[in-house]
Amino acid sequence: MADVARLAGVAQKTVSRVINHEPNVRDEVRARVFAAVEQAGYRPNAAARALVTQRTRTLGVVTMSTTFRGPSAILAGVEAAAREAGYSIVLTRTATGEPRAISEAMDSLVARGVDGIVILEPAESTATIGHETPGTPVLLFEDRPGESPEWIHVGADDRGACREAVEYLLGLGHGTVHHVAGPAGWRTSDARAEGWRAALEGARRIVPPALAGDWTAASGYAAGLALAAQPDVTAVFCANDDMAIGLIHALESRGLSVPGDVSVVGMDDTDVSAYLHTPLTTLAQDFDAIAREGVERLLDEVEGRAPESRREAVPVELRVRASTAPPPAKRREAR
Amino acid sequence: MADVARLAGVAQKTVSRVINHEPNVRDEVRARVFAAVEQAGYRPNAAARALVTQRTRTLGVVTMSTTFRGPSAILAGVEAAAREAGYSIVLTRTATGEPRAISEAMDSLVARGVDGIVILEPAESTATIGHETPGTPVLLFEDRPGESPEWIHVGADDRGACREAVEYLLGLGHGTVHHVAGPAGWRTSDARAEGWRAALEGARRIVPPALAGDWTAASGYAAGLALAAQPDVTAVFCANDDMAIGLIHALESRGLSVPGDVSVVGMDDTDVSAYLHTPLTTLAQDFDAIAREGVERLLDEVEGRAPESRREAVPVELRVRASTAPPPAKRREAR
DNA sequence: CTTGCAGTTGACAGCGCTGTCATCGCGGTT
DNA sequence: AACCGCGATGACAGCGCTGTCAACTGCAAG
Repeated sequence: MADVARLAGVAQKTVSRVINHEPNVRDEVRARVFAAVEQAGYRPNAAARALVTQRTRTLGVVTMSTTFRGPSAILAGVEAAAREAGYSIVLTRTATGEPRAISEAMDSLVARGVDGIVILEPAESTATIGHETPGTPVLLFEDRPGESPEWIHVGADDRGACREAVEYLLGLGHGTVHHVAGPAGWRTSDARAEGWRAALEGARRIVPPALAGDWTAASGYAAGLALAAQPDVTAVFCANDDMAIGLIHALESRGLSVPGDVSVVGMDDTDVSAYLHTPLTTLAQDFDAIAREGVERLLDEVEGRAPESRREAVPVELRVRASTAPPPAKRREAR
Repeated sequence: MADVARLAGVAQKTVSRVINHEPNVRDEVRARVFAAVEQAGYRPNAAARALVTQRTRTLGVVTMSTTFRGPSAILAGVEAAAREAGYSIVLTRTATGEPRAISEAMDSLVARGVDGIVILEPAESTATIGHETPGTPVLLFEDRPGESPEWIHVGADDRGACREAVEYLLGLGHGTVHHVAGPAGWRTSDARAEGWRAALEGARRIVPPALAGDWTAASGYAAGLALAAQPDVTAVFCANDDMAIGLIHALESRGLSVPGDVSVVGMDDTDVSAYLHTPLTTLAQDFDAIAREGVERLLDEVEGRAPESRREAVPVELRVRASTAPPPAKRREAR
């Protein structure tokens, strides 16, 4: 920067002013500085700027997986929203969802000097992390305000949406609905399971035990094998589409038809969900809107603006496709 | 840090030594410093360190999408490998793959002071970007050494693998194989299309025009509709699984069966590929190995080590499942 | 008892930038 | 004519850390 100043025949401070688009610089000087910047191939040093301003214009993201539909879609939205606001993203994955791992990740982000932290896929534990990040606001993508009032919570109404999906199945005439849940302990899994349970209890139906998956098609397949063996199962709600795909495959491999014998509803509307052999009925949420809303609120906090707590519910839409139908008069026996 | 020094009754420099695990500090002093660090709740300031060392221990990643199987799997591997080596990841997405957008992203990463740059999903244009990043090594995930000798290239042998897949289809007895490619101009699309073409030409078969998709199931569906109308089509190789899924759906919706009438091979082995109604024959590559290999080589460069140019080919495996079979005596007409 | 040397510690400068405050013109007021 | 106010500019300090080099220990060797 000193070089540029010399080249332009101005003080270093003036170069700084021009670079940062501060007012009160004559146009002629501004032009001269820009020319010098160009000539010297000057690029401002972010570290030095961060050192003095105590701001890095960087957001830290903590996630556990980048491959599943939900987190990867939200990540994309977060990145876009951040970039538009002039922020960069520092990405940290934690192999496990343990509070310790998350705490460590947050610590390393704070050390990195991020201005805010975003936690995708909150595990149950996030509420209990109770991790202090003095001066660094935290955004959690979950629909329940939870027990950490300091943190910002944004998310679709998983619980309500799932309840609706199950009620739709009940409305079709199914006696009850089984559930393949995500990993126990995760907020998302729990919220979805709660919605399912609420619908069942609201309609005074039997609440069968939920099967626990891990979001993968393989775990859905395993659950499907178990469910195929129970002759009374006619409707299953899966906590995501991948598991629903695995489940359907298991059902079909046991000679059952979907939706002939068993109706299946998934969640998240994967890119391929509409193009399966049996297009999947699923719950679609606008991940991009959720991400943007969250980042906006986080940046309000970061930049000391009044955080408009509009907290408009982000809508979830039930997309009815071919995997659901009224229950059969008599369900086939599994092979 | 000054506070910690005062608390421990040592010089600031000694605290610095302890923090950085430098030798030549008495154990007793070291313990005292650690205690003071704990007591003061001290966290080193990365910006200040970066300012003086000129190193940020940060890698910049440029990508276009985080949702498709390939890039998201590689991203995960890159993050893991980087974290294990003590590096953080700064993520930048570019909406388009234009050279300009990529150049800009790289510029912003350089300004951010990253020690190295990783480009996922290289577009054709990356070779032509010709972007100078003096002092910042660049890693490209592509199998062809390309025209930019300065940059590190790591990738599975897409071309060879695709050739094998097509030869497998030919070996089944198919007269020729059609191809649904990725977006034109991308390295990955091109390499895969080249492999397909090479196999066909090697066997002296007719090379039908390739259909261009955009990696999504929807584009595969569109291609499938077109292919269903051509009665001579009995085998299709898709540049990824999502498009293959869309394609199969289109074929089936036109009354054709897979693999009865048409055999389909995909690529990338998505989480759900083995669990589809017709489990998909596909090409699986070890993304994690590719990512680790790449990061290792990049860090060799970053840290000034001799970059062991072992360049072991990362293997690609053909997973034969139910979507491929010998061609029918007479292919059905599409509805 | 001196000398040398390795191991240990500290003083100080400076990385590249921005915030603060002083300074300098210039035109408009009294 | 003296004054004021404001826009434009610059001098300088200092953000929190590490690299350099000097200084100071104790102990073994001469």
